[in-house]
Amino acid sequence: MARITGTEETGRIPPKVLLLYQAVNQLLAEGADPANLKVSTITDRAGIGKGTAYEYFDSKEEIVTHAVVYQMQTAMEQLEKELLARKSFRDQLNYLLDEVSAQKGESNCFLKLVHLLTDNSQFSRQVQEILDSATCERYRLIRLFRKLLGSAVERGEVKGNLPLDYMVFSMGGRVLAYMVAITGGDLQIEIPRMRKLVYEGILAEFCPA
Amino acid sequence: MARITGTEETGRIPPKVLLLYQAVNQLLAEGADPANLKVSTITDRAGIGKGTAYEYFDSKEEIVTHAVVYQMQTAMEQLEKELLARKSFRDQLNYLLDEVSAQKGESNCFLKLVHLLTDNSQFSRQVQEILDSATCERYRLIRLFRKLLGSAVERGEVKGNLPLDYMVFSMGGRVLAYMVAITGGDLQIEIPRMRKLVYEGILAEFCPA
Amino acid sequence: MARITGTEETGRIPPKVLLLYQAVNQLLAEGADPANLKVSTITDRAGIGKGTAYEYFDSKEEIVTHAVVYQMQTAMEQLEKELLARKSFRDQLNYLLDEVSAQKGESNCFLKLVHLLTDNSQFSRQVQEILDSATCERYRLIRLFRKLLGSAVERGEVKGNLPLDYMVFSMGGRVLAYMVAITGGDLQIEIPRMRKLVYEGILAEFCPA
Amino acid sequence: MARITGTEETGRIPPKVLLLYQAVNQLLAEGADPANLKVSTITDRAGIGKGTAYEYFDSKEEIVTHAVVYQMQTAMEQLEKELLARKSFRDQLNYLLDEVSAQKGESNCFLKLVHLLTDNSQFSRQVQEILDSATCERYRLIRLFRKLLGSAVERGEVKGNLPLDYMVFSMGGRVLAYMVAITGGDLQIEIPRMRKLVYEGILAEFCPA
DNA sequence: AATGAATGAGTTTTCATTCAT
DNA sequence: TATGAATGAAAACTCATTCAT
Repeated sequence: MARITGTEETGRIPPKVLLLYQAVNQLLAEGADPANLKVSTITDRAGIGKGTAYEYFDSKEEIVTHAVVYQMQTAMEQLEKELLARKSFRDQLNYLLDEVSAQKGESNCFLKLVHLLTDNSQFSRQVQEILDSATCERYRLIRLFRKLLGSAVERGEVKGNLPLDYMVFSMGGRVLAYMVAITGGDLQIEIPRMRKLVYEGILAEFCPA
Repeated sequence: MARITGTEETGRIPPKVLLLYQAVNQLLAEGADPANLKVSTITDRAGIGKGTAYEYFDSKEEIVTHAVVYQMQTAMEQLEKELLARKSFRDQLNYLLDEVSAQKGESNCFLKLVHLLTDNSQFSRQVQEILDSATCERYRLIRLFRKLLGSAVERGEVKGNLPLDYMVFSMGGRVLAYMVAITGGDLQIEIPRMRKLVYEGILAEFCPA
Repeated sequence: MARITGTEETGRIPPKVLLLYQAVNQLLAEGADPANLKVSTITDRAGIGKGTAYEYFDSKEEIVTHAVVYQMQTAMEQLEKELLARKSFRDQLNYLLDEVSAQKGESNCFLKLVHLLTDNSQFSRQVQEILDSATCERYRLIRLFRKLLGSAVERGEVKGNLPLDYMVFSMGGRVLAYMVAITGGDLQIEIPRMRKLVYEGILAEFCPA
Repeated sequence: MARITGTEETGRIPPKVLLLYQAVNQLLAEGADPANLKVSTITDRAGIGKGTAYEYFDSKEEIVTHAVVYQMQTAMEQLEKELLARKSFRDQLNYLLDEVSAQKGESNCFLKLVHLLTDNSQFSRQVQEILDSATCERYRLIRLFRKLLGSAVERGEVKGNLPLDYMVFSMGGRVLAYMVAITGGDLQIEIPRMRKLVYEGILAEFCPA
């Protein structure tokens, strides 16, 4: 039975594999360490036999990395869809900040991507390898931001005096900081105020009066 | 013999323990996964006997988490010393951006901290626990930024109209974005220009003319 | 459906079973270890479904042992037919030596039999058990040699002063040594010369002038 | 702790490894299939921990193949010593036939070697590989026979008209046939008579009056 | 009758930890 | 105090066998 490569379309994943992916991502969301997950824990959670996992994957590592990739692909697809559905840059930015507050950490593709891009551990490198060979590659989020900001410039919503790539990372960094602030932080101002300041800070930088 | 708690002063660490810490951090910098490190790998690299590690620590986990904490403490101390030695906010910001470019990822306490604060894996939670019981706790970097920005406001270098905590995270987020940009890349503008824009962006936000 | 017992006439074997036998013997000839053959490897090679094998056999062991028995039966039948078709002892001996050179090791029933008779491993014992319950039993080759040498004595081609059984094993041993010599080698004389010496050595012992 | 290569001198083998070798060879002598031996069976028999086996070997296969090699080396050393201690060819031949009757099959290096040289299974090929990289290589027995017969020719005990290699294999083949006869055989003459005929047959061929 | 995805019992293998030296 | 050989509990992985289709 066809071995899993990670390049499968999201809709074409065998049901048992989907169960495995969901099990892994549940367990990770519950705070498990990717490298300490046991195959039996995963298959028990997935409700399938241990051997079945090995019908689709060659090793435990493969199961976990592919599950993480799947999660990121799915989250990115969702995020992309939602953002592109919004027509103004302000709406898009609002949606982004709302999402970030809603997800708070786990199963947040934005966060996962930052982890990935700033981590040189074996695990992260393996995830990146799979991402690079799939539709949803490593830089998909960066390209999405580029696209959003590019369109905003075209529409005149955002001034074009700053380089696109600078804006991509400036916006990304501020959103990430907001996420860290409300997630892990020892924050001394209220979250709604923080949110407002982040929103306005980005607009002020990109759309000066 | 004295078990290691992680609250030892940096100067009072037994030599074999220091060797263990260095070995772990070397291996992590080389891309090893914290959860997959073997005790024998660590002690081999440290050049000491496997049994010796257990004279100071109760388990492998302890060795690795304490080594990571040590590394973060050391890096924080260094960073703190250097930043406080600089008298103007602009100098401090310049130093920070230089450091970030120099270290590019591994053994970068800034990066490690972001990981930590945005990761709910077991390993990260254990590191945080030790941090919380030691001098250099989890929020030391945040407090350092607060201190720097607070002083800058007092000196009149930075305008006081933005809340301190917003500035802390805005600056942190932008610096992090710069780090991600130059590390994990796909960047379409040159790094020096990016650096200049980040530097000016922060100043423009905090010290408007 | 009719379970396979190993006592079927060679012509009455179901086609899928024949495919299994051929697959096993191919794989063994290619150097596979009988105890390490996987059912899936066998059925893949045979081009049939894995479940199908269990329509005819109760276990993997059965498949392999019966396949080996089948191979030996077939080879023995062929050898017997050819040898009995030759009317003089010299012709028979020549045929034997030619066969031995032609087959060189694998799928050589002579060699397999020696293995079997000198091996007390579980696998060999199981093959012997089936052989003993079938037409072509364990000692068929020995009895064939006895028959050939007996007739040769009757015809006066071979002197009767040596006991039949001694001649059977002397001839068998020399032929086997020739096979080992040309197969596993390190031989310092040329094969045709070796062949000539073996041939003449046997004749000289059995038919002294 | 030094990994085992199979090239160790017989006297320099670590005690736990020796226990493993003895356990394997006992089990094989009792009729176990090399490929079906379990690590736990071996270590239980050896009276050591399962993990200990993996301190010296990388896999189960390695344990078994090295044990077989060790057994062959030891047996060959013993055989070589005994044969070379005998001064006349007749004494040597007598010793050889006595040994063969005494050992009857298992732990008989002569038999094992024939198996090896006539078997192209993976297992045998692996044993040969190790043999080839050690002192006691694959052809050691053949070279010993060459040496014995060469000296006998020099001493005038054996006529020099037959090529040495032919004599080596003729003698080997006859001894093997004797072994098969008394081991596996359906023999119709008494063993002592068979022995006498084999002995005289060899002498008659090599030392004609 | 034929199939092959699913299974889990049974193995192999790993490696943190101990403890005699 | 330092060591590293020995250990076995725990984990990964295999693959013969079943059974729904």
